[in-house]
Order: sequence, then structure tokens, then C-alpha cells
Amino acid sequence: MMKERTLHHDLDAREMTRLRAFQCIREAGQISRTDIAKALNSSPATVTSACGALLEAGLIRDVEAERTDATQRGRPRVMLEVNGEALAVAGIKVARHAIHVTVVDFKGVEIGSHLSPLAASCMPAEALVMAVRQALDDACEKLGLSLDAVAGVALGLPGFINGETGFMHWSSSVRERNVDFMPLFARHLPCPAFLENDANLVAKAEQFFGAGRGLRNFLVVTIEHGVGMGIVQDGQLYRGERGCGAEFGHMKVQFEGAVCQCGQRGCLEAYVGDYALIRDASVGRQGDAYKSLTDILDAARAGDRLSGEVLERASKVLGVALASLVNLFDPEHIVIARLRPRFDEAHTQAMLDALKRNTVQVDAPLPGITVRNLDQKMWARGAAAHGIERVSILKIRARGDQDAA
Amino acid sequence: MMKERTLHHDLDAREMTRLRAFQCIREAGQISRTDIAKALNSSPATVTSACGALLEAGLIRDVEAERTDATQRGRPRVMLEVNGEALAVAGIKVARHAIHVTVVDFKGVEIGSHLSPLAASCMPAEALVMAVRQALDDACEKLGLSLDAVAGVALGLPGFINGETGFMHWSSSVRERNVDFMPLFARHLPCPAFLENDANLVAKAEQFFGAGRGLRNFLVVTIEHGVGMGIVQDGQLYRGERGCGAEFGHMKVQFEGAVCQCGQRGCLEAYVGDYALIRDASVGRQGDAYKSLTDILDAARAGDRLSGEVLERASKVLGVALASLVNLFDPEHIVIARLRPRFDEAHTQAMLDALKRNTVQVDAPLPGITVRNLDQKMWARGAAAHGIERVSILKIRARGDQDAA
DNA sequence: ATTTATTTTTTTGCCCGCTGAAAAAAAGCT
DNA sequence: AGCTTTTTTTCAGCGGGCAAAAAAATAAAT
Repeated sequence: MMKERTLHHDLDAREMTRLRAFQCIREAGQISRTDIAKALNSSPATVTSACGALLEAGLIRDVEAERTDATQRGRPRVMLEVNGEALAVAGIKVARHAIHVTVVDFKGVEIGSHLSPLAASCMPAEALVMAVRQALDDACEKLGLSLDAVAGVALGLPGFINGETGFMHWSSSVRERNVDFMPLFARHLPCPAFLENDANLVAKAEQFFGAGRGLRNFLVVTIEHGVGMGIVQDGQLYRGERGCGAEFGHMKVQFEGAVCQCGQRGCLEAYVGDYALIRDASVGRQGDAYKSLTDILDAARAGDRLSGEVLERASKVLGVALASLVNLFDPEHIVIARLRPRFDEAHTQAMLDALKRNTVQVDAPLPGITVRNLDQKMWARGAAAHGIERVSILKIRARGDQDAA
Repeated sequence: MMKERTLHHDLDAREMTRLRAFQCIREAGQISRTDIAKALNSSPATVTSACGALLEAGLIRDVEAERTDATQRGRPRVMLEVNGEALAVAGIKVARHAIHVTVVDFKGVEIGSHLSPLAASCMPAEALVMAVRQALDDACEKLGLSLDAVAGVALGLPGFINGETGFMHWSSSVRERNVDFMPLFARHLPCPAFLENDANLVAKAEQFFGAGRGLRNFLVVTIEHGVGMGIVQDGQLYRGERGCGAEFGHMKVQFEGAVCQCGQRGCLEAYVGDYALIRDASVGRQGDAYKSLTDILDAARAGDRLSGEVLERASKVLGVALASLVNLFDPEHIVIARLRPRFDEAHTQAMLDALKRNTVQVDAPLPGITVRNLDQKMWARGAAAHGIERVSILKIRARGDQDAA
């Protein structure tokens, strides 16, 4: 059996129809069968049968008919929605000093969260997996939940992760390189496990809950210590050939430019990543270097020239790099998510200006831009979203097996 | 009817199977039914019926059984191939000073070519279409071919062309902006017409005849006056949301860098495009500026310092930009095609070194790289390839209609 | 209250492509 | 000639999707 490129492999035609119907329902929140038929471009009969299977499986349910104000004649439509109580899914993100766990219901509504401190920011794979398992157990206990009630766990790691194969090429949180992480992880869990690159998780979060709803072709850029990106094309994460593309942070913005933490020169990250700003703004302040971005922002607001210039320059460089992305990908939308300190409006504006000025002009509207603050919970939420998606595929496939039996 | 994203719309399941079989045969050159079944992952019965339809339509034919040396028992396999004589297709490329026409048979074998000089490098759309039609007529006459024998014409234009809709946002060859070019073009032709961005055509040529055969995920970069790119993902041209992405030439490689012909700063084109090299190498030679890249190459070989440095720098910048591409797209393969003057091995090597040094390291093999000289005929050949693809879709759909009748 | 109109949903029967199995075809080998 | 091997074709059956019809549920009209 050859290795398939999509995650929808081994779903037959009928299961694909069910999955599409399910995803349509999830995306819409609430939707009637007729509208699903329109959205899927298929017949009502097909939708009825697909939804019948989903209802029987308990994955969706019909919702109490809301009294519509618009006085409608005819048989009232029955709205369908994802049955939140059907399943619980855990999303886990490994950060530098903590493991974030969030447990959501099948609709993506948060049941609860938990944060486990992490002793070391980099440890052996085996130890990390144990720590993750412990964090999950703690979270379940805190929420009064049995681990058996969790239908799937999705884990997000920084670094070069092939989400399709579950192979970890490199991660800043793991001592070893080239670990076949997925089996290791799955061995310590009583339920299906999924692995994904952390920037891709933010993309998933946007697709499920944010600016990416209903879009099929968008980019999500994350800016924190480093710079990451998730690419959604045709509604699916684009992973590249080896499963580790989308390294926007290491796109070169300056020939023979500043040194990046990856050892190369001119990477975007070396101009707009947190560590780069701290480095640049601290020049000439030996012994009194800034500790965090917040310090720099405060200094700039207090009138410090260098800090202001560093921030302005970073904004412009980021805008130019984003313009390159637009020129290359021509996406429908871009989400720019920056962690922690809320930037001044002026910086955002400088970034957007640079973006606009450096985009190839086509007399067609620019892609939509969303600038948002990225909070720590987004990753775990994205992991949960990813988990929901993967588990729903499993559940729909499982139904098929039962039918056959 | 909503606008579909793929070119395979309105092909039903059976037609899709036929198309896939046809494409498999075209890609393989010669292949037996059993091997097609393996390649398409479907049953021999299905392949027989699909090929039956294709045979009946005359699109393919079975080839005289080649005596295999390996003494094989059993019923000898019947090899199928595209029936070259089935149809003729014309590929046309509008260049700055000429219109290239190439007519190929359905297998892509060149029947003949023609080159019509073009008075002006930029003219009104209407006039350009007339000139193209004239060039096509001339080519047919020269080849002793009736225009009726041409089943389709594919036209390549430089600029921002939406190949899907046939809309021209901007082209250096056309006076007006935002012309709905396709209908205009089709009105002057007795056969189906197709339009495409010229860099995408080179990608098509590589996919059909070159390094892209059998690959589903590769990039083709063209370097001439400007720099272009074609993106093939999952076997299809990636066009972006507005149909005019892949502007590699306007990816920014230097913050506030050299001025590009597009008016912006720091574009790759402004460092490696022909005009940029001529500009840079001619500094300080007022009245004695270089006229062409060849001059610069000659000067460098003769020991001119500046020319050598300009070439070396361009090679390095290109390598770095390509590394950014790899980091973003993680493709299976990259084809780098440079027009006209064959560069010295040293420059190619400098480019590849820079590419390698600036690629994010993953302990996984780098994408394959093909460096080739791009000759003028590639565009027209690519246009022809594009035409073949589009015409085969039309023909397969047409069969369906006949069946229905 | 009953009927009519309207809209959504379900049921039913049919069509059609794909498939597996078996048959047929076309060789080579003995 | 008979057996083996491999490819190709035939054929019956399965199963998904769809159009049409039926059913259901309501508003408006009489």
C-alpha cells in the first residue's frame, strides 16, 4: 500500500460524504439539511442519509427548533449541530517552561485547562512524553474527568515536526534529533494520539475558531521568540514534501544580514523575533540589557530613541517580509498573531504600510489581514481543534467498520 | 452555478477516470493496462473500460508489441500510448520582439515552429490578438497545415495573468490593464483558446517533458529580463487566490534595497534580472555601458573585476532567495532555468552553495535541483503542453456528451 | 375548522461506475 | 497438443448518489 498524501486516506466514498457533512455542520455551528446540501453541492437525499449515520453515531444532534422571527411558511427546518457531549478531546502544547493542557468537548468548547510547570526546557524524548502524560493526568484529575473519557490527544511541539508521519526531525524541547515520536507518545496513552508542529496548531485554531473560518486558503504567522507559519491550502494544512516547510522565520530578508539563532544570516527571525529586538535595543547598555519585549516597549514609550527605532524597523521588516509572502502565495487572508505585549497602534500601522507598499499591485483587492494578540492558550486550543478533526475522521471510519460487521 | 476552483470541474466520475487513465498514459509514454491499474490504484476492469472509451475516441492507440528480450510467458501485455496523430495543438508565446508559434501533435512531438517578428513590444490588446492570429496563420501555412486541423491554441503572456479565468490584470506586452482577454482571444480563433502566465508555461513544459515528469510538487524558476516562477502542487499549477501569485521576482531580498522595475525596493529581480546585472556592471562606464549579459560574462572572463563581482553577487543572492523558497515550500524538486548566456560553472556552484548554506537543516535530503538553460522555445513548448492538457479534458468531456446523445 | 400553499425532510426506485471473479485470450514451455 | 502463465475482457452484483414522489410540518386563506 503506497503512502497517501492526505489524512483522508482509506475513507471510502460514503465515509467521505459523511465527513464532509460533519465538517460542514461543525463549521456552520448550526445548519439545516437543505443548507448542507447546498454547501456540499449534493442532493438532499444524500445529506439525509449521511446525517442519519452521524446522528446514529451520536456525533451530531438536532437542536430544538428556534422560533424564527421571519415568519416562514412550510415545514420548519431542523437545525443540526455537533453533539458536544459526544466526546472530549485534549490539546497539549509544550512550551519552554510549562505544559499547557486544555480539554474541550466535541464542539470545541473548553471544559477546562491546566498548566504544569516544566523543570527543564529541553529534555530527552522519553522524559518529555512522561511529563506530558503526567500533565494530562493532572488536568483530568483537576477537572474530575476520567482519562477514559478522552477520545484523543493532540500534542503540539516547536520545531520541525512532520504532522503526517509523526516524525520529529528536531525540536527545541527535545534533546535528541530525528525521533519517531508518534509511536513513543502513543505507547503512553490509552487513546489515539496526534502530533503537530506548533505553528500549524495556531493555523488550526484560526481555521476552527478564528479568522480562518470558512476560508480555504490562508496563512497564519506567529511571532514570539521565533517566527512561525502555518499554511492552509484548500482547507488543509500544507506540509511540503518532507513535512517541515513553512519556515517563514528563516526566510531571508537581508543578504548577509544579522545572525539568526539557527546560525544562518539574514533570517526574518533575526530581525523581528523577541530575542532579536532585545539584542538590538540593548546595544550600548552593557550590564543593563533589556530582559523582555515589554521593557523595550516601555522604554520606547518613555522616549528612548534606540528602542523606538528598533521597534519601528522590526515592524517595517515584518511588513516587507509579509509582502513577499503575499507575492508568493497570493492567499485569501493572513493572520498575524503576536505573543504577549500589545504593540502600539503606530507599529502595527507601520507594518501594514510596508506590507501594502511592497505588494505587487494587481488592481485586485489585497488579501484580508487580521492582526491579533496571540495568547498562550491559542496553541493548546489549536491542538484541541486538530484533535477534534482527527478524532472525527476516526469515528466516521469506525462507523463504517460497524456497518460491515 | 458557483465558480469552481479546479479545471476538472464538470467532469463526472467516469470522465475523471478516463482523464486519469489518459494522463497516466501520457506521462508514461507507453504503458500496459495492468500497469495503469496499479498506478491509478483501481481494478483492471475499470482500466479496460476507460481505455476502451479513449481508444474509441482515438485519443490513444495500442502500439505494436515490442519484443521484450526477457523471455516472458503469458499473454503479452499490450502497450498503450497517446495517439499523436489524433490532434494538433498550437502553443504560442508572446515575447518582447517576436511571437513564437509551435505546433505539436497530441503526444507533444513538434510538428513545426514559426517565429513572427513583432513591431512593438507593447500594443493594444486587440492589435496583439490580431498579430497572434496572423502568426498562427503564417505558421500553419508554412507547415502546410489547415487551421481547422488545430484542436486548440494556448497562449502565454508575461505579466499577471489568471490562467483559470483568462483575465489579464497586467502584461508588459499589452497597453491596457485589466482586460478580459480570453473572450477577445477566442473570438479571433475557430478553436478552443487557452491563456496562461508565461512562467507557468515553463512549469508545464517541465512537467510534461522535463525534470517535473512524475513529480507532484515542484517549483520552476525562470530567470531572464525578470524573474518568474511556476508552482506545481499535487500535480496542478498553483495560482493563488487572485490567480496571480508566485511572483518570486518580487520577493524582497534586501530591506530598502535596490530599485526594481516594478518601482519597489529590494526585489530579487533587481539583483539577478538581466537588466539589474547590466545596470550594476555598467557603473562608472558612462557612454560605454554593457548591452547584454553576454558582454558582462565576456568581460568577467577577460578579468574585469566589477563584472566578476556583479555576477558572483547575483549568484549568491539568487542562491539565498532559493533557500527561502525551500524553507517556505519544502518542494520535491526545483528547476532553475536561465535564459541565453550559459553561465560559468563557478557561478552555478556559488549559487548552489548559497542555497545549501541557507536552507534550514532537517537531516532530510534537500529537494532535487535541476539547473538548465532555458531556450526561447521552452515557452512555446510549455504553451503547447498546456494546450494538450486542456484539449484532452475537452475531448474526454465531449465523449461523455456523445454517449448521452 | 378546513383547505391550500409552501418548505423541509424522508423514502423509494433507478442509474451508473467500480469491482471481484471468472472467463477468455494469447502467448511460452514441455 | 496440453499445461502454465500473464494479460485482458466479460459479467453480475454492490453501493453511492440522485430525481421524483411522498410525507411532514407549518402559515395563510377561505
